[in-house]
Amino acid sequence: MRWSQTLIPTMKETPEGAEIPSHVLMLRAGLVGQLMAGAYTYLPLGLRALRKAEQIVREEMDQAGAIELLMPALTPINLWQRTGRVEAFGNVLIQFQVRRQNRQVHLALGPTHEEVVTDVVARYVSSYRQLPITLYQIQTKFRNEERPRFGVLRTSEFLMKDAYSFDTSLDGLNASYDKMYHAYCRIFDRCGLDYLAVEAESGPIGGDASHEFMVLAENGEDSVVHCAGCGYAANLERADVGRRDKAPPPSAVTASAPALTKVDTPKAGSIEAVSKLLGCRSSEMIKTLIYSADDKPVAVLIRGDHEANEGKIRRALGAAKVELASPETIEKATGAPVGFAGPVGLKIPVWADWEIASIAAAVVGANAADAHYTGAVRGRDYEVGQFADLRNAGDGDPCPRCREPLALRHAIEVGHVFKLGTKYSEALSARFLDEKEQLHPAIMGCYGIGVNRIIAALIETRHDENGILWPMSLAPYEVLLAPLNVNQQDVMDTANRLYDELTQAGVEVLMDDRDQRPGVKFKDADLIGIPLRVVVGGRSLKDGQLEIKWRWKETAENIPLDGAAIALADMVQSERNLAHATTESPE
RNA sequence: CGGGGCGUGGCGCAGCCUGGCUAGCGCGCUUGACUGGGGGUCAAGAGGUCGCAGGUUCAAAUCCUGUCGCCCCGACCA
Repeated sequence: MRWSQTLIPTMKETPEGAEIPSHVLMLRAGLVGQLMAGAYTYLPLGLRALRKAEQIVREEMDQAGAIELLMPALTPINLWQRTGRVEAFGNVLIQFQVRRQNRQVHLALGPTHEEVVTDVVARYVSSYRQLPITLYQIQTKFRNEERPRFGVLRTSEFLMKDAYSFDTSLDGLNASYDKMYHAYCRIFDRCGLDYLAVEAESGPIGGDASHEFMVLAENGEDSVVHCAGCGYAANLERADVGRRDKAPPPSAVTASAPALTKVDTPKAGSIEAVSKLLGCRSSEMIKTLIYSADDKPVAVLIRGDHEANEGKIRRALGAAKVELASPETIEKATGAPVGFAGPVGLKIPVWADWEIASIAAAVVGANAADAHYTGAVRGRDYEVGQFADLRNAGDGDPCPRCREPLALRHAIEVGHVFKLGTKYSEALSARFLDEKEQLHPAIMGCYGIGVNRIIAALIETRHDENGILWPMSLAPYEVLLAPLNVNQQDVMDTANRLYDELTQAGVEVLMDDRDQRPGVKFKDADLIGIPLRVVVGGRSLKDGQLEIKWRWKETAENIPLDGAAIALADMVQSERNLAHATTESPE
């Protein structure tokens, strides 16, 4: 492609509103343009990168035995009603009504396709002989994000690869899951992403096992903990920080324990306010959170500097639904307004995080407005019904496997695999007949990749002050051919010849044939980040030389003009192979 | 949904507090000349409902009210 004939609107300045590197660079390099919050046009250069990512995903899915189909984005609302997900998605589901002749038709744009694919299987699969099967598609998904942000990382419309496996047994599901897991490793390897497969919450979608594929990046929305010692990695919400010995800790009463003292803490209802007022550390305080677990109030004690984890609390209590209690419930349970709850004298069940056990004397709410206790000692002033791991992991917490300190990192979620079970196959009657003529719901797994996020995460992690550093596998073009002076006949003859020869050799070439000063071309070349830059300039041309430079190298080198096309094609080819080589030994 | 910020030629910004003549600057764009290896020089140009609506005023980009849009933080997020 010749630059002058396509549309690559590079920008010298950072557009207002773009902050994170991927967003800034995608706009400046002319990869995308914004239409509105959360919706972007993929301009020619950006589209090429996106298509490459898509193709890698497709190849590895096919390689793993998954079968591609394409389902409609437009779906009937009743499909979502049957699985209860109209409520589960709430405002995220984009739904609307259209008139068709004399009736209203209620539709929704698919935010994901468990329902639709299960319906497909329900219609066409009826025998164990047709299973297992994994179906996938690469398609635009629609979610009404409350707050789209970070450029292309969180948008209300995005390209997703979603795959769904259908098995006849749990062993089968596990095998399908493993195949997808390893395909994901190959995909992200080929894309040149540094990723971590972390243990994750499976979320409201249900199921019992789940991994997220995370790319560590400062601007990532997600938090993961990572152990440098043993490689353990987990979603912050999932990471286990419980004690290994589950015996109840001994009482904290000692002879030297201070007396329980009630102090006035007017208007100080938060940990921060109280610690400031009383001059104590937040780790010496206990947060008493009143939860409503299946509509029954429960007190949960968490160390002041820790964060409660609702998923863990729900599991520990064995409750179906857990949410922070309403102010009325809290007042009824504690006799005090929100912010002054404490375990002393509480009549409702009291659960505590393990870390509470090692606080000798704590500052706690007094269950009275504007008052706290200091010197609250467990076993003397209050009792804990049961201990459990109820909090989020934090920076420096011991690794659950090797006890080395965990590091808290931000990350971008690029993929998610999870085991679904039979939730959808039961709701939508995707059943098969086994060899004994018994009817069973298919056992499902589902596997998603945010294709746009592959691009954004790559740029987020591979750029320098001048622009993007594409790996060969995702680069919109493999070679940037830059004749420095388009008005010089010998330069243009050489460039045109090289362009034809390289293109013929199957190399993807972008030729910067604009009548621009060399400086402009070099700056734009760095900005759009094509891996191999080939400069045709009067200076080296005189010596029968071409200047070539890899985007990620400091310096350029010269190669002889004779046979240059073949040499360049070879270089490109070996760089392509390099990207493939890593796929041979997935993590 | 809570908190904060910003809307002025295609892009980035100044002007607004303290209302006043023809709304400026840089980049980009057009034409011409020179130039030609890291965002060039000179000259001449085109391009603006100052987000929108209402109000105050002799007079509004500037003050007031409302509204729309965009960005950031938080909550939410299969």
